[in-house]
Amino acid sequence: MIEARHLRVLRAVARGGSFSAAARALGCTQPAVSQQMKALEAAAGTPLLVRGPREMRLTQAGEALVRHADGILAGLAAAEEEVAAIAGLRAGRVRLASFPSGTPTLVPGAVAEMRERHPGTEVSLVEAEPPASVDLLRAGDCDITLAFRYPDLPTPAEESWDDLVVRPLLADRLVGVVPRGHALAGGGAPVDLAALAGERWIAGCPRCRGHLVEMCERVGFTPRIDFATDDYPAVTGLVAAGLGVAVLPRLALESVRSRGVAVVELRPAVHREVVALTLPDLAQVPAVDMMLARLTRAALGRA
Amino acid sequence: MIEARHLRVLRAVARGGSFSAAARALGCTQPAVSQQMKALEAAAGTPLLVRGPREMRLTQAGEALVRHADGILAGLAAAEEEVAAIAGLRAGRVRLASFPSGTPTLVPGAVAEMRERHPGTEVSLVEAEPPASVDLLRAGDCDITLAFRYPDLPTPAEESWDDLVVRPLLADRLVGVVPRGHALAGGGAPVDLAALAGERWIAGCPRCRGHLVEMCERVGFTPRIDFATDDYPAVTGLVAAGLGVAVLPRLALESVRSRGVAVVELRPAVHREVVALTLPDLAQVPAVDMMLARLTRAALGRA
DNA sequence: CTCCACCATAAGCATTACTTAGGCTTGCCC
DNA sequence: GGGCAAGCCTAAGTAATGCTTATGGTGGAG
Repeated sequence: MIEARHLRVLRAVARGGSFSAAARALGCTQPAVSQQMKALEAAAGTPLLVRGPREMRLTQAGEALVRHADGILAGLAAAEEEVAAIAGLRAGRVRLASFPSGTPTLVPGAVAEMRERHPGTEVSLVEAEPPASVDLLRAGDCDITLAFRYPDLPTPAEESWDDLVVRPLLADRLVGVVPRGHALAGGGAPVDLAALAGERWIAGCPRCRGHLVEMCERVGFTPRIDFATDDYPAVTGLVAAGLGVAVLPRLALESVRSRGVAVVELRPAVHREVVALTLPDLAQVPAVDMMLARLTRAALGRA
Repeated sequence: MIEARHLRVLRAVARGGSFSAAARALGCTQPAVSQQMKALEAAAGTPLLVRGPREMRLTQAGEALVRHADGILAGLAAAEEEVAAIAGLRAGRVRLASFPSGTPTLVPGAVAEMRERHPGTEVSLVEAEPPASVDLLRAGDCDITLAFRYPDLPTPAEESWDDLVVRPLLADRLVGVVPRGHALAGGGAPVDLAALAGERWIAGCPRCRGHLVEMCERVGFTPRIDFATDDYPAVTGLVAAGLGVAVLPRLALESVRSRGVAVVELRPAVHREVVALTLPDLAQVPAVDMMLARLTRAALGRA
């Protein structure tokens, strides 16, 4: 089997005209070159060089091999360069999956920073809610998934993240959203969740809805849910119209401006944990690692 | 440094989808593949594979490397094939240099046999007299030189063949050429060279002329040379016209038909040694070696 | 829940590759 | 003409590399 090393040596000999010159060019000793050439000629089954007293000439087979060597080594160099570019963050692609309220808040800053510091890299984004977005990750369709979970809720077995790298980003406090002018809106003091037992409710995504119900039941009531939508502007709009109250994560409210609502702290204080997920192997990929760092930094800014 | 072996392994893994499958395809064990990939990833500086529980996926860097690998390995295979063709006599070129009387006698049969047995090979021919033709060989401008020397003449130092491979082909007897009807022509018995002391002489090439003079002086006379030409038909023509006698090698007479001359054996019997010369390294080249064998065989047919 | 297929690691072994040291040839220069 | 320098080869020792067997851990399928 001919190896790239052999071709490098042969080419150096052909260029330099002597084993010694080749050895100098390759940064090794002359016997090393001599032995490599011997091995290569053995592999070739025919002499590749004619040792003249004054110079070293190629045989026909040697010429053929040198002719191919240039192309082969050029291809190898190109391959190495491409990989080195990815390893050195001069290139590389990161495919991000994010849940809706993370997309306008955490992602833009992180991506901008990434693009600024490593202009060769590319970041693509797809929106998906946690259970599905984690599947994207496992299926190899994305590299980083932004997801969240409620730490006070038991995790179903099929949603375990044990096999993933979990990078915590921030604890996203849940707050109450009530119509402006609501009785509990004014104080600035935390509002007991139980105090909202009699209200009508606007719930969020299925997960959030489940969590809301659980949370309420812990303090002794079952919320009466009139609407459920994962469209946050819709939620605040409904609340502003006086159709009910809601519990939303702070992150969701950051990018949703609604004039007709008031935001109140809740008691007991609960939060959802926002994390970045990736596969263990992908965490070693420089662009992915760097993107995780940028996301962490972006989250820090809003902790 | 990325080696071809690494790419072979990586490609096998990409094709097979698992280390085990790759190992089977490559004819080695699974840990061997595992270790090679580890080394390759270390060289690359970034993961190349994502170990999923069910299948093995490539990272972006891995894809890049596999993409290049096909071209690189194809080039390598082409190079190996070309060299193997030369080594296996399915291709290859032999550049022959021959002296004039060897060209029409030894060369055609040998070349024909070569072409028949190894159709892919090519033989080219250039005509040159011994001192110059050996220089061609040393300068790398031919691969085999047909040459001759007079074993009873001391060899000048600058014409030594000590650094060459000398393959004896045949001993080419020298014979006398006299006009038909000459007094010494009839008998069929060997003619003493001394008996030709009084004749006028037609000499051959400079070397042959020198040898003739030396030979004659050894038996006690200096030949009176009227003409000297390396054109054998001219020599026999001059002899046939009764302008003198000549001494020619048998080989030269084989391809020169002249009706007006008689050929007589000489005493003392002398000959020139016809040899094939090549460089030690070139003798290892299959096509050259085979051509030498064919030349030897062709010479045997006329020994 | 047990078996099977797969991967990782460790340890041992064989091969390979490189080094230093020394000897030979050749061409060159005093 | 006799060193001298440059270049190649071989030998021997050493370091690195690659492959093997053996073993343990893990996820998926019957």
